[in-house]
Amino acid sequence: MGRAIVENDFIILDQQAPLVEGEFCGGCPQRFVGERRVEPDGNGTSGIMIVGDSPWKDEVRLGKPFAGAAGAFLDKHIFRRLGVKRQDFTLTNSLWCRPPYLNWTDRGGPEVAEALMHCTPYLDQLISRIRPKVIIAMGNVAMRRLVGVDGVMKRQAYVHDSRYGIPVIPTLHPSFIMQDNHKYTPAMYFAFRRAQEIVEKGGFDRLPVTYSLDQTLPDVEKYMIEQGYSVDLPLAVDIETPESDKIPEDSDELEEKAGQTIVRCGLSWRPGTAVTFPWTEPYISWLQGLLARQRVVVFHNKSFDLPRLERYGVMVSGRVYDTMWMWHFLQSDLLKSLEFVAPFYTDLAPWKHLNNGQPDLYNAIDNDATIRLFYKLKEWLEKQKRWERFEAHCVEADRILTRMGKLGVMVDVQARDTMQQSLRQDIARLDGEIQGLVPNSILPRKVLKTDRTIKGLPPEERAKWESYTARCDCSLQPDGTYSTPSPKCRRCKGSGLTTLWRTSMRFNWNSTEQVKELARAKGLKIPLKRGEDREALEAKTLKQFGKRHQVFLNILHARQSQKLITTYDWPLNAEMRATTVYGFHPSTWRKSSRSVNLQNIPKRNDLAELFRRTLIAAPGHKLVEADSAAIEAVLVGYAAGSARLIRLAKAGVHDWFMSHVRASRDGGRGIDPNLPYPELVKACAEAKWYDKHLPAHEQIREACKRCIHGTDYGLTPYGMADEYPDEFPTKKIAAEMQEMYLGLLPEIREWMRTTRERAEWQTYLDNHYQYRHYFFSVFKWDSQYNRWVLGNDGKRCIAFVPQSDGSAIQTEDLLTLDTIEGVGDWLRLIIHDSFVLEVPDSEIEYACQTLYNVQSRPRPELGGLTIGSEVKVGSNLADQEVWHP
DNA sequence: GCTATAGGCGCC
DNA sequence: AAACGGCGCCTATAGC
Repeated sequence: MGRAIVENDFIILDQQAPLVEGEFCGGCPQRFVGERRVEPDGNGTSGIMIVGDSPWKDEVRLGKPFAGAAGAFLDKHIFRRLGVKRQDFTLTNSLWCRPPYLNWTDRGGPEVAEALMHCTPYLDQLISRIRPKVIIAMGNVAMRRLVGVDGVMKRQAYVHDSRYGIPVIPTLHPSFIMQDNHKYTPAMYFAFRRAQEIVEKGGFDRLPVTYSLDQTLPDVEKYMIEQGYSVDLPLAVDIETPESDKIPEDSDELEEKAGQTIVRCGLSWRPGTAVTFPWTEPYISWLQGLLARQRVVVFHNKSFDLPRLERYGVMVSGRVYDTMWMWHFLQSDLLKSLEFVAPFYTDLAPWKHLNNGQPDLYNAIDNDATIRLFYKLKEWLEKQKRWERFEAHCVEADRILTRMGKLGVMVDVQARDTMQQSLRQDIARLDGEIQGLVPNSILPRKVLKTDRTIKGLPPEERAKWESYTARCDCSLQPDGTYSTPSPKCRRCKGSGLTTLWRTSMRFNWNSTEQVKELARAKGLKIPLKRGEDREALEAKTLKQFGKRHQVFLNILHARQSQKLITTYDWPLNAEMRATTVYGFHPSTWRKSSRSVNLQNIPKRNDLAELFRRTLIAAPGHKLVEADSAAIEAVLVGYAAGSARLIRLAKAGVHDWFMSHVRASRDGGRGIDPNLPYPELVKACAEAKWYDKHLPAHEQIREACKRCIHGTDYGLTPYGMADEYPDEFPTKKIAAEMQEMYLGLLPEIREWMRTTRERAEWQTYLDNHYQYRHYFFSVFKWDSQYNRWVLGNDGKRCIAFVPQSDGSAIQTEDLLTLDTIEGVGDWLRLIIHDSFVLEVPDSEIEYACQTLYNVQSRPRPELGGLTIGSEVKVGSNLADQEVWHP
């Protein structure tokens, strides 16, 4: 039996593996616990050596590196796809042991590499004996051992020089990828392709570079002429801000939180070139002139750089490309930072660590990398015949979206103040009631270790504190027990007892922990979060608990009110408008809205109407909202190749389904799906009307709707009952309804099956507008039950096509609307399946008709499919009246 | 005091 | 066995 050396996930030796206790691993200077010697495998004829972590259970048992699951993964996703055999490589472990003084959180560095070297001299011996042409380091441990640096995610796929004179390419460890990180599979595949290429070419050379670092302006201009700069060439631009290095790894996150100050800027127009200069005169004025003339400008993440440049009066008038979106169009679910993307398309060595030491060089390489990405990504998109689509759906659409986002939506500030006032009063009242209903015993307590603070307080404040006697910390042992108190202790003077002060704080109903405590105190059982092993006290449970204890309803209402005040208290510009930045962040190429998010404006909640009334049109204007009717339901029908389902989705599939559910319960017959369309629409409308006028407890439309929406995206009966207990009191009831739905429309189940199979064997799916999404874990092998089960992508791949087609349709409409006289200027919001426009009163009819025409036109990409349009008009977002064509 | 994460919840 | 896809933003909390 092995034993844990250090108590964390890195060091614990596997308990089932046979270990040789107490032996030393080669020249290891430290005592360690055991080794599991596993001899290298493979004949190495490919010239590539694969170095892994230390041996794990299966590897020790079988005496082979990369045995077991990790090996199977390599076989399936790498060796088979490359058309090579495992035996062609040299496979080995980087360690035979886990050195006891090494911790998972240790940073790499020469000393760590040195220590590891001592532990595993056999690896050096093996490398000298085999002389591989390239080494692939799998995972952080192997990378640290071979190149002495840490952080494999930031260095994967880069070619590293090593002390062996052999290029080392780090990649992620298969066991990491297999732990719900399947999206990184292509990154590993790339590392192998890159290794093969180096072997084929007989070595690895980097493109020579010449950069102009902080030269005088005349020298910069001279350099640019020498290096072939032209106003007609795409020009990469990248700025640095003082906080640049604090932006998280996936750099598109939190971009708005970084400072607005620019400290440096750089340019590049050809691979291997770059100028970089400090953000001072004369460079700023010079850059203003340059970017005003440049025909094409390239950024990596323009929503970071462009607003900051504009703040300094540097305007870009040319066409703007964003390499981040180009990459995202190719690989929609991988990280978007320049650092992550660069190795796939350039020969650059890692450079991000230069940020502090050599900021000039750092910025120069940023620019060089960006221009290289531009050309390579363009080449790939053209090769896939997707460049035109990218130009339209990203570059063109982005122009419109940027304009829309900057205009935003007008807020009635006075109405908002009034609403917030009233909400605050509600919260105060609810809070008072809640505090009165919470037992003292569960109030959070604050403890003071000395009475100094208390003595200084005014009497009425002091009254809130109570003193109590506790054991003095001077005798507290690390294990939580108390030993003999020290006579020298200044606080207890050897008595072991001391006086502390405590006070009860107010109950914080925003704290999930405190509300859970309250529920427990009331003897309530908190349900587990679906699919997880933890208690969760969400709104639906608060509602449930509220039936017996008013306090939980009060908490729910107080939270809802507070959410409306905080989340939706948007900062406004001088025109009293809330603005946003649209992006393409979702992997489905839906559009996102950030800072502020204008795509989650309350709609169904009790307070929604109140809030929506504060979103108004400017004087003399109206807000026109146009929704694509049931768009995803229609698109599911189209994807499933079911004319019947398309017809039903348009006519009202919820009502049609409801009629069948009702028929099965009460006898009679459901609506015939083959009725002529007008009759079908009429029958559905009647069914809906009928349901609506039944007593509330007999209404079933909501349940039918939930069932359809959920089932279309893989919701199980368990999930239905869990999520909507009011509609589905038991799992059985949910299962019956789902069965009936799938029984009436078997093509849905068939579509899901074929979609999953195609996603699995292609490893990707395309929508009908050339959007692509990769999937590497549609199915996974359940070794415990010996069968295939749905993997991480099993449901995601079902959602992709309808969701992304929906977004593509919206983008098509956006592009069309923008070309129509006047209409483009009125665009304000996009919310996945709808537009909001701010239209002058005199143009309302024209705008409504235009929106209707555009949204309901046939879609050639979908075989002429049409989707319904519902247009509404009002002076605010709450009071909207339906417009009839 | 700051940052990262977890839990929760608004939308389609 | 696991249990609904895609987002962005807020508060509380914990760790530094």
